[in-house]
Amino acid sequence: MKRSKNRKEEIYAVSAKLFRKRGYVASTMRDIAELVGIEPSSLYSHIKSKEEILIKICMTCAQEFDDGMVRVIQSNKGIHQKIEDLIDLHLDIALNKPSSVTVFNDEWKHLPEKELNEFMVIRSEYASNFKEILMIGIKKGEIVSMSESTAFQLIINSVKWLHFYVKKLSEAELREKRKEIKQFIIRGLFL
Amino acid sequence: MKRSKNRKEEIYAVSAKLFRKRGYVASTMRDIAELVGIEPSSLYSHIKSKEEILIKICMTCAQEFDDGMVRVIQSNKGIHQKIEDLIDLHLDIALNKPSSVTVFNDEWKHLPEKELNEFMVIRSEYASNFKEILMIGIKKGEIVSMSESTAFQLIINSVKWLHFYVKKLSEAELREKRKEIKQFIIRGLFL
DNA sequence: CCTACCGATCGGTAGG
DNA sequence: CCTACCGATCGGTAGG
Repeated sequence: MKRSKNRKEEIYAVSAKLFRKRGYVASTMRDIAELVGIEPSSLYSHIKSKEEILIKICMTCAQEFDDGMVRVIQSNKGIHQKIEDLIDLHLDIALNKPSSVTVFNDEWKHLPEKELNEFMVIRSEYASNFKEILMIGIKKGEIVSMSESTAFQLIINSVKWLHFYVKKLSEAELREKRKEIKQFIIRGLFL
Repeated sequence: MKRSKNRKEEIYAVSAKLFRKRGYVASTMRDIAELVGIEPSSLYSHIKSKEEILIKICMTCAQEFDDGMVRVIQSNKGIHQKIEDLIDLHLDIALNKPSSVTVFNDEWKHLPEKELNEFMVIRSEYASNFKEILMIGIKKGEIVSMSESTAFQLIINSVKWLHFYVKKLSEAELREKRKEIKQFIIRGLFL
């Protein structure tokens, strides 16, 4: 049972890396099996289907973003600090699970219909919450006057690339880049 | 001959849209044929292979970026204006060919080995040219002190999402968002 | 541009 | 977790 659970986790981890590198569709169960070190059919003792792996990766990531958003909303901090916390949330998740985040960002469109619909609902609710915070900042005059939809896209895309450098850079270099990203967003957004 | 050339262009256009929507690997020759309105095997009267379509889309896009970069480098403008021109270059290409740009951004990893190597060389040369301009601005003190590699990523990722809104927004709304993106980058980057 | 077709590979199952 | 296997689908070809 414990052995089996470890195997399952191993399959998810190996798959996330493979999906990141080759994409979900081009990654085969045979590839995954080889990386895990078992026969392809043996994968099905631990998981139900290839789709289940993608679902698990995407939904786990979505949950982490959602949990972080709840924490930010429930905090009694000001708009500026809330935005900084959200930037840190994205950066933390991306640097802790670079492969999962890439799959979450780029492969979610291959989710089966039911889970795809759920995923898109979660995403759009997350975006609404984020934009709500931005809108307050804009109305208050703390943030540059612009569409909150644009501000949202600018923030999330400014943090959407650092995870590709996890393997290439040292801890110190990553910390430095984090700082530069945050300063760039704050400078561009706040008055 | 002219009919055939139009067909070829039609195949490329239809494929770019399909690749954008479903991804390259999940798009089949049968899907493309159906969208064009011919039998799958008939595609091969106009193109050599599925890979050829991807190569054409990616390399055409790469060429457009490269041409734009040459124009900017050869201009006698200051650093600030060169950066603005490069932002406009990215935005122009993205808004004129939203499907191709998405394929160029997300599907290039599926290029066959030879073209993949060529593509990565072109990309890294483009990045070097871009970072060279940024470095001069940083040294001169016109740009906030930061790694030029970070500055490069921040700029290209700030403009990497507008093309997803081409179908949803009006011309006027797109122009407004362009302005907001440019102001955000300039504010975040320049002193 | 079509009809007819093929070898390769895919995700997954049966049975142990 | 393995051996053996299968139906479906893929990119592509032959020949007209």
